[in-house]
Order: sequence, then structure tokens, then C-alpha cells
Amino acid sequence: MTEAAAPTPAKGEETPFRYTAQMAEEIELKWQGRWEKGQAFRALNPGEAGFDAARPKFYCLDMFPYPSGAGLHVGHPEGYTATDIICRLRRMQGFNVLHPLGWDAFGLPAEQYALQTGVHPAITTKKAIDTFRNQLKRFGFSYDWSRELATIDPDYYRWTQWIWLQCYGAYFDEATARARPISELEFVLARDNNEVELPQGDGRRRWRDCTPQQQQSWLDARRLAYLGEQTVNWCPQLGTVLANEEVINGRSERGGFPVSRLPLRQWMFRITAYADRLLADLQLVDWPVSTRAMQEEWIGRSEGALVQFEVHGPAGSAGDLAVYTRRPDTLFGATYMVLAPEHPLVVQMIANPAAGVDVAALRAYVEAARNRSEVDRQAESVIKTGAATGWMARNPATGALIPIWVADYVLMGYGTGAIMAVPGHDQRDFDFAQAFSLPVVQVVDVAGQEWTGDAATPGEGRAINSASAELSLDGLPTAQAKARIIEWLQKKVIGQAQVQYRLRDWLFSRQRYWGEPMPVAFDEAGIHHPVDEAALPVRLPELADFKPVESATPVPPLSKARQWVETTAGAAGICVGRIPPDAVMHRETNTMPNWAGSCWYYLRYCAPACADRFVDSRAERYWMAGRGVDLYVGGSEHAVLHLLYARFWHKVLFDLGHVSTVEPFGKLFHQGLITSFAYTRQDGSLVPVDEVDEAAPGFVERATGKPVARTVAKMSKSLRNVVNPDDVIAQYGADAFRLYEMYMGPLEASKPWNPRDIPGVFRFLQRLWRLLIDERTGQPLLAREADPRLERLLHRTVAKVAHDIDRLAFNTAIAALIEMVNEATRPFDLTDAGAGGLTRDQALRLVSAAAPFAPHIAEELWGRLGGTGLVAHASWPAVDAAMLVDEKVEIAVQVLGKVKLRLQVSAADAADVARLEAAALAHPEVIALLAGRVPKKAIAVPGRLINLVV
RNA sequence: GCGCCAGUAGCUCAGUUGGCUAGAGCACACCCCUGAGACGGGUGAGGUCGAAGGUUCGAUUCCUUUCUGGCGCACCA
Repeated sequence: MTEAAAPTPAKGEETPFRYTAQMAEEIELKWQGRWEKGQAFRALNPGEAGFDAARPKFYCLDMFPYPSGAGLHVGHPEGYTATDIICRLRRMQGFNVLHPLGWDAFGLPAEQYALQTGVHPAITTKKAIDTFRNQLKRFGFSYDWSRELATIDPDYYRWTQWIWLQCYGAYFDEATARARPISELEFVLARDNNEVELPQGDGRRRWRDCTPQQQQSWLDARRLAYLGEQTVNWCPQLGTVLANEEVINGRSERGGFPVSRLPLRQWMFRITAYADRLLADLQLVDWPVSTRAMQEEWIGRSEGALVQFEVHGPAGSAGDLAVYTRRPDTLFGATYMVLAPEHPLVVQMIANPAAGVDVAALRAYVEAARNRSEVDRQAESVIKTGAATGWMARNPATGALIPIWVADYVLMGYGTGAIMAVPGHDQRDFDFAQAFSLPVVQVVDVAGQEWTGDAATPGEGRAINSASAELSLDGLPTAQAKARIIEWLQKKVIGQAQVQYRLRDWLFSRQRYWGEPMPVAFDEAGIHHPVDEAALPVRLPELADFKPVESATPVPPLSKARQWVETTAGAAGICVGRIPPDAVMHRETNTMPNWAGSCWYYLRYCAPACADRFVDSRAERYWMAGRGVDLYVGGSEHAVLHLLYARFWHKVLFDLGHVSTVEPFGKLFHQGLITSFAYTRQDGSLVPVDEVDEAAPGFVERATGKPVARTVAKMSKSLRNVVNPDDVIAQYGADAFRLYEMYMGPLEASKPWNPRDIPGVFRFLQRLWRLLIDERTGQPLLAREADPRLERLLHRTVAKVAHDIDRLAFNTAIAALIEMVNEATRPFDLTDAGAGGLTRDQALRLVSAAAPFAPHIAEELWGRLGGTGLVAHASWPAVDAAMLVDEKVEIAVQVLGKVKLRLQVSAADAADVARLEAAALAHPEVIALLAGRVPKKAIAVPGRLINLVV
């Protein structure tokens, strides 16, 4: 803390009832105790005694906190204060409010902390939760603590596992675009004996002619949770594989460690099946535009065509190669093809080299590309590298044979992992063609971009040089050329229109200890079997040595729990009735990622104690009614990760009939980051925040008196600018803390923590107190008669506060309260004992309006003023609409847009254009002002002004 | 490079469909209170509303360009 003035405790006998930090603490602890004892914020579910179905519901959710060993920082209470304020207002407005909190407690950070300290994560995590809970309770947040839950509770994660099993037991029905139980699919196939496509090019076969193994693997390949061979992101430093969403610029989102690519068989979620709905349903939610845009970009829908190219190897025709292109209209300009180094065809090309090709170089290139980390690959992205394969492909439009190359600028994970290269109209292809002297042809005439052959023209235009005996695109604008060629490709059965997404399936396996075990096991043949619902939860085994296994490849630590891993079908609870109970099984040793628990916690809050279902249906239908969670507040860092995953799970649960809404979070809001000032000496070294003084023009280091520069940065230990909320509360109280964080600026804005501003809001609380309470006696100070001006202002203040809270503009609501208190303080003399500025009724309404922000001082004032019950349960003061408009309105008179004078006009005259104009022009002052000039035109704005043009 | 958001007093921010002399808190100066100080109260100074064009009777507000900062995406064919 700086030297900023701390409130002095009341001295002597003069003002023993002064609002000081000490009194704030006493008041706050007193009311927190009473709220807790009286379960003041307990939300009742439908069916419970006392539940009032006539009230509207309001489900307000904070993003799941991840309790770290370091405890709370000032960023946490920002969003929590905001939701607390709106929840308190809604209760006073008569809503049934659901406002729960729990803990996201599995995952890497907790495990890493445990590794550092050498203490088991079960212990460190519980301790961190206790610390967080204690700290949060000191803020006086109105959570329904009876609904508290943690993802590490077996009673919770049994249902996380259950949801995974739902996905395992479901497939995506393309016809209806929704998930359905895979047993339905199996039933229909058996009944109708349909023909199915077998994997690995085994052709098509009738269902009943398939072996049981073929049937099983066909079904397994369609599950929403499936075991897939994929190139995954392997992070050796974290000791686990990561989802695409967790990798940023080739480094891990958490920790910033390099990530390499590795083919691996892992559990996946078929989130790509939902790409279309995840995209389309963004229209249904009230979310920040930036967040919706991020999800749209992440899903990355693109329209184009799939085109088959005939491949020619040394032994002649070698099947077809499919490519995806957004610009099928440029097919005539495809002069070569490129495969990703991981493309399966590359293996064949190396095994059967074409004559005259340097196979060693090709093999070396593919090897190098595989071993290169993503970071390296991107760092070198400017320079195109590649190797010729010697194999050729036939361009179906021109009939020409074009060479096939391998290059790492083509990614295996997008489209088919192969492209047709059109160097004339794609910059990347052009760069590559330049590097390897490949032909470039122009097939589109782009307006405004002259064709020189020195650069690609990637825009749209009219097709040229695009004609064959069968087909001509020449002269067609791009859109029509696309349609024409797709039609032709379709007729020839060598292509069709295709929608492609950037989104990939979600990698769900983690090689870590501290996570939910997957409810699945493998038999001796390596076939996987789900654990029966009745046998859940699959408990995480106690493991003394939970360190990740040192290895170049992923090895889950759970594999060390031999006795747990090696089990029988009976012990593991697998397929009771279909498999002998003594059959040998080994459990899945990968665990679920951190995201699993946070994908559905908002549902569990509706009925956290429900024992026979993941959520009680009636409770879910009540609290999620309408558009789900009514307000969800949290940081924007989860814009694509958590928020995309949770939407996906929710949609699956919806499809399977387990939840009642399509989207989980109707309205979303991101609070801004709280930054902090940091001070640097002229040589760039850092000065701790508490060793700096403000000097006349700038800031100086206290010890030396030398000037230092102030910057704004994220709070971090290294910058020595971290603020501990406990210290602030000790110095000013929780009400002042809450008020300060809300007054700093708009909730969504990033803003610096400035300790110098805290005394300002503390003084406001003191003024509020002193306005209503005699500091010498502790008795209320009340006016005998209501001042009509203050009455009017009070109505306005109450209306503005409610309106501003609705739009989450807490800073302006507080400003209105400050103005109200300042106005009410002015007219009365502090020395006149017993006489205040507001009547008891007015005072109670003012206290009500302040209660959402500073609930403790409000309860105390409410009690001292003789309010009944708790102000937290009081009704929000009624606003008389008539009090919001003035009887007399001040109208500005402008001449040519410049204000010359102002008139008092009756509200009725001011509201009507014609009457306003007449009243103004007839006014002696206006006549004097015009001095004979005749206005050519008068522009009247009702209630505001009149502008005269002369 | 592309997209989104933001630039208002020394600092942090208000300014709700274009309209009144652009406001608040902190900081600053002065005055009152006091033996003196702290607390408190009062008064005041401080802004070409990032820049340049345009639309309009009138622009901080709308449009275009540009500068600066933040965030996101980035070899996705």
C-alpha cells in the first residue's frame, strides 16, 4: 500500500459512532454472520417448502474459479462483486435468484503445485479451496453456499463420467443433425440389413454379413466419444498431449512450452459434427460480439469443392487423390499438387519411387518435417520448403499431367491434407512455385490487379484461359464459374460442393494424474468396453507417486497404479451379463482434461445433491428456463476453450433429452482485466509499488528521491505490483473494496488498480453514514419534512441505479449515489443535533438503493433507521414516473448552433415542437437577441433546445 | 497482413437514439474548521473530446482516411 490516507479510528468520546475501518469490520463481520446463520441467500427449488412459483427466476453465474495455492487476487472479486450486485437487486425486485459458487479443482495447475511442494494434490487442492472460500466470504457475497460443489468430489465426477458415457453411447445422425443413442443405429442396421462401408478400403458389405468385430469397429468409428488415431499436440514439459484450443502459436496455452506433433491413438470428441450448429446457434445468444467472432473464426466455416485427381505412380494409375479447394473455378490453373508430409500417400510414394527421383531427399524431408516442432515450423513459415515425389496427377479440367510435391505448408489436419496448387491466384502457391520453378498460369482476370506474372492475384474476377472440349468457364464471374464447374464435376462424378470447417475434433485424453478417470477398460484383445452406469464413479486411485513418467512419448502416470489398472470385468463394472465377470481387463489410464468438470457444473448447481441423476429434471427445467443461465460473467480468456466445449456438451445433452435448452448461457459478459501500475528507474530496473511517492509532476523513488516512470501492466510477482485484497479489506473494509472495484470504470474495460482512489469511495461511505447517523450518539439524523427537490432526486437516483445495474454500468450507478448523498448533505447543518437532510422514509429508500453495492453498511443503517427485517430481503423502492420529469424545463436558445441564452419553459410547451418554437420566438429575451433579424429557419428539439438560423 | 474494440482534465473514467456552458472521483491550489495538525467542509484552476477531411442548422457523438494502444486470428487451400 502507499501512504494514501487511512481512515483514523474514532478518538475520544466526541464521535464514537463515526464510520471508520474498525467500525466497517465490526459491521461487516456482524452481518455476514447473521446472513449465514439465517441462510439469507438460500435459493429454494421447485417443490421445496416455501418456494414461490409466482416469482420470476434469475440464474446468475460466475465462471468456475480454479483455486490456486496463492489465494485470491484482486481480479477475482471484480466479476463476483458485479454478479453479487445484480443478484441483490433482483432479490429486492422479487426474483427467485440462483447464485451459486463451486470449485474447478482437477487439472494441471493443481498437480504442478502439488509436485512443487511434494504434497498430494488431494491435500493441496482442499487447502486451496478452504483459503478461497474464507477469503471470498469476507466480501459478503450473497452466494447460496448450500450448493457449493467441487469437480474432485466423487459425487460430482461420477456424473462427469456419466456424461462421457452418454457421448460414448451416441452417434451423430446426419439426417436429423442431432445425436442419438448408438443402440438405435445398431437396431436399424440389424433390422434393415443395410450396406455399410468398411474401414481400410475393405469395401461395402451388408450388415448381417459383417463379422461381429467388423460391426463393432464400424459402430465404434461413429461414437461421439471415440478412440481415434490422430496427429496430436504433445507437450513434453507438461507431460501431456493438448487439444488444438490449448496450443497457441505452437506453444502450450498454459506455461508457453513448445509443442510437437505426434501420431497417437487417443480419446476424441466428435465436436466437428456440431460445427454447423455451434456456429448457427451463436445467433441465439446475447454475447459480446468479439467473443462470438472468436468462436466463428475458430469454427472457421468455408465453402468450396472436393475434387478428385487421378494419381499416376511408376506402376501406372494409382487411384484418386481428393483435395478441398475454396476456388474450384481456378481448377484450370492448377499446375501442381502438394501433399502434407503426414499424408498416407507419401508412404507409398517412398516405397514405390518414381524413376529419377531422389528418394533419399524425399524421405529426409518428410522425416525432418515430422520432427520439427510447431514453433520451428512457423518461425520458418516465410520460406517455402518441399520435395518432389516424382508421382503425377491428372488435372481433370485440362487433362494435363501435373507433378505432386510434398511440402509442410500444407497441413494434414485441414481438408484432405492435400491441395491443388494454383500459383497464379494463391500467394502461398505462388511463393512455392517461384522457389521450385513450377509453371504459373493466369485463369482469372481480377479487376484492378494487372497480371504481370510476378505475383499472384488472389481476388475474384472473371475466368479466362479456362476452357476445354467439355467445359468453358471463360468470361464467367467467380461465383458463377464456381457453380458451373461444380455442376460439371458432379456430372463426371469426380467432385462436389463441400463445406469445410477449421474446427477439429476435440482431443480428450491427458497423460496426467489429477483428473477424472475415463469410465472405460480394455479386454485382452484390446477392445474397449464402457463401465456400467451403476458402477460409477470410477474412483481416481490413491497414488503416492503421481509424478509424470519421464519419457519422450506420452505415458499416463495412472499406469503405475498396477492393481487398479489390472482388473476384471466384474470388478470394473463392465458389461455385466455380456462378458464373464472374471474376464481380464485393464483400465484406461488417460484422464480427462481440466475442461471436463467445467463443461456442465452450471447444470449441477440446479440440484447439487441429486443422487440418482446428473441434475434433477424439474430443477433444471426451472432454473434453465428461457435461455439458460440468465447472466454469465467471467474473463474473455475462455472465449473459445471452455465456452465452446460447454456449448458442445450441452447440445449433446439436449439431443439426448437430458436438458431443456439448446444453449447453456443466454447472456455472457466479460469483466476487464485489473492491471496495476509498475514503476521503473531510468536504467529500466523495477521499483516496488510501495516504495514510490507522487511528486509534483510525476513519481519519485522514496529512498533516493529520483524520478521513476510509471507504466501499466498485468499484476505479477516479478513486477512487484501485486495487490492482496485482504490488505485492502483490513484497511478500508469489504464495502469500500467492492465499491472501489465497481467505481474504477466500466466492468468490461481493462483498468489499473490505483490505491490512491480507494480513500475516495471510503469517504463516500463515511458521508453516507454521517448523512443518516449522528456520529456523537449513533442515533438517526432525520428531517422532519421531505424536501421536494430531494424527493425528486431520490426517485431519479433509484431509477438510475436500477437501470444502470441492468446494463452492468455499476460505475455510473455509484456516481448517481454519490451525487444523491452530496445533494442531501448540503442543506442541513451538521451542528444542528438531530436534524438530517432526509426523512426516515427517504433514508430507507436511499439505503435500499445503496444496498446492492455496500450491503453491510446498508444493513447496519437499515437497522438503525428502524427498517424491518433485512434490507437484503426488502423490496426495491418504487419509482414514480411523474417524479422523473421536471415541471419546468430549461431550453437552450442557439443562433447558428451557438448557445446564446437559456429559457425556462413549461414541460408541456417544451415537449411539442410547434409550441416550443412559438414560445421561444415570442419570448422578450429572444426578440432582443435577434434585434430585428428574421430567422430563416428554426430547429426545435423537444425538451432540449431551439436553434435559430438567421 | 486481416478482423474486433478503444483514444474525453495530470490519473482513472461518465457523457443512453447528433443538441444545452462536456461532468465525477483522485491528485493540485486557496479558504473555513483547529493551539497546531489529521479528519471534515467549502471554493477554484485545469480539456482545440487522438489528427485531418466530410455530412448537418448543429459533430465528442454519424461517415471516410490516418495515427496510437489493446485483444483475437494468421501458410486452414
